[in-house]
Amino acid sequence: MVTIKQVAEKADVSTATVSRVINGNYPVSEKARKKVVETIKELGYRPNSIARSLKCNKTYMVGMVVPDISNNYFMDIARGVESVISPLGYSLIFCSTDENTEKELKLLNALNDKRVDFVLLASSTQQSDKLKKFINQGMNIILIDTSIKDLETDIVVEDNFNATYKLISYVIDQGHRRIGAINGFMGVSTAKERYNGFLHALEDHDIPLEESYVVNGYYDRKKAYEEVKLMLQKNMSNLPTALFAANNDMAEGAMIALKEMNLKIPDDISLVSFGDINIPELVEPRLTIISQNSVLIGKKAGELMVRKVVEAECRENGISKISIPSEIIIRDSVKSI
Amino acid sequence: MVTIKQVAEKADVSTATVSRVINGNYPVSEKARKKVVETIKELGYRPNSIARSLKCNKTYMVGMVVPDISNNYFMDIARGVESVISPLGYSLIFCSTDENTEKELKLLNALNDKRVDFVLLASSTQQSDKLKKFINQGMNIILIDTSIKDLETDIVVEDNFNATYKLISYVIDQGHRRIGAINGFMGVSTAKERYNGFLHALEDHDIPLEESYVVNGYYDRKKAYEEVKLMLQKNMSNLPTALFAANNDMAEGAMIALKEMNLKIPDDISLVSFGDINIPELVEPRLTIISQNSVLIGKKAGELMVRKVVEAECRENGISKISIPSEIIIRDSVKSI
DNA sequence: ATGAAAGCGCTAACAA
DNA sequence: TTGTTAGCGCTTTCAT
Repeated sequence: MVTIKQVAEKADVSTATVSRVINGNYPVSEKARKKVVETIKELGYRPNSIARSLKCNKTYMVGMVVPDISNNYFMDIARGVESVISPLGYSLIFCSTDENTEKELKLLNALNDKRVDFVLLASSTQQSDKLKKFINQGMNIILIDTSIKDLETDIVVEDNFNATYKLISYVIDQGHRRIGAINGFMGVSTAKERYNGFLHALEDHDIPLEESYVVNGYYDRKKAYEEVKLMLQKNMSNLPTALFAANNDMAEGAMIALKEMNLKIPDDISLVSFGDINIPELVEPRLTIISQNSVLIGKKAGELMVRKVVEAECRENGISKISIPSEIIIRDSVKSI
Repeated sequence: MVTIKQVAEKADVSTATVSRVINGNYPVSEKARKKVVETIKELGYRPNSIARSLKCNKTYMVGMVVPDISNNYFMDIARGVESVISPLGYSLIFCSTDENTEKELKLLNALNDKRVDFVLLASSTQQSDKLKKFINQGMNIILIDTSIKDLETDIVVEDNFNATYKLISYVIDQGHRRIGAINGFMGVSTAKERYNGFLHALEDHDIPLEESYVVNGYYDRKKAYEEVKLMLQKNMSNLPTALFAANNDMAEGAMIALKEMNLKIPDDISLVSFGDINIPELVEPRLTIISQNSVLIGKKAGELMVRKVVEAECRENGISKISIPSEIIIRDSVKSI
């Protein structure tokens, strides 16, 4: 690999001058500039970003840590992030914790060692003390999707409570009174908030909660599939008329379970979901859902990052909390009774 | 951030000793070791991998460049890669070119600047000369999915030709004679090989090629959707009885088109695909496909990498070509006529 | 077994 | 406008 020194020698200038023409941050005579540019091209020189990072304390890398790399929701967020940071020269390191606290901590450590400029974290733990440690060490953590109790840091989230409240209210308005819920992993804020929205909607409409209709799918498709199947089998004599899935993956799991049990949506059971499934165009019936605008979440997180770097230069600072709106999309999976 | 120097001072040893206990590659007295370990814990010291990388010429980062980050096929490959390299301390930088040659080159440059140890490249160009330049600069490129003419480098691919040949032969065996193809971007090897398999299957069974049944979907779902729709409209009076989609995305596009035109699979038109669609469990009918084993491709690419680092230490070297087998999964989307 | 010191490739303060 | 040089945090050779 050719270094700045070799360029300097061949162009007959100092390394400082070469550095100056590369970065264009200090005046260089036109003559020297030309010569250097030529030599760089000739030698095929490319600056070593490792060396640069070491010197400047800036890596132009951002780590993104999510619980499930295969969920399109997080993929879309990643694309949103990429779309704003990539033009600015940042690269994204994309990591999955598989909902595993230990792995999450390990990844955070690795990213810390790599001195990434930012970490976008969709945490699946509530370990605020460990995360605080990272922040105190100077790590720039931006929370996405999930909030963490007692942790004061920048965050981009959705309004889980209100969106769910509205969705369940709609279901109730359609005449449903026996409504079940497929919860996400209740250790994280989104699952709790969504379930709270669910509960409050029932309560405000004077509908009793039937606990045997509530299962925990841990945000996992297979788990949701199994739990829903079990729950329905147990309640065969008095089935719920509607089900709420707390995310897209679990909605898919539920649909598979219903299909296997020959329960038709929405004729036998209605189903609504927080977040859309894959290829909604091809799956019958079209699901009534909360649309999450995941790309926007990513974009906002990206913009937050770039704002942070500007602010850092101005020695300002403050904590932002951005809430992304989500809307209900009414399709065909809820029966009016 | 605490540095090795601070640890050394506090532990009353030299930085060399601290480095030695961290890396465990040189003898250190038990007493010193203990003291250092303690101090590291006390100070919460973590080695700076940037500095380490600069010194050792090794970043423990691998770049993965694919044409479409949202296609599950590439995501699965990425997961395969991750599963083998992550335990070894490597991180994956995952980038999408959106099938854009210019962007591909830009990304390759960025990864080169970052001095990633390896690049896994699913190229959407055939620019062997440009890629050669990278390789000559010392970049470790491993091709995945797509081969590139005149480029001698390690590669992990599928047997596109034979798999397609078998799949189309099966369709023909079911009695079909008017068979259409939805091709991928013909600039890349996979698209060409798959189409060749398609053509040879027809030829060997004495079936004429009906050119008006062949469209180019450029491996893009929307494009495939549009082209299929157009093609069917044009051939309304003499529809093909079967269609072959060269990848999963385009199969989805075709299904949407067929659905909109009220053509039932397989009653009106049969459909087969190279690679499986999303949530096959929920889409009717279940598609007959070539199953790609994408996670395995990733794993093999990962293993190839680790073998390379071992070989590099032994100063051996050679080029590997790994071909991943794929199998036909017969489901319900081909009518027997 | 340990420490001093050079140096990885770069940037920037300082001097000229 | 330019060159010299220190130093970013680490590893490793060489000397002890």
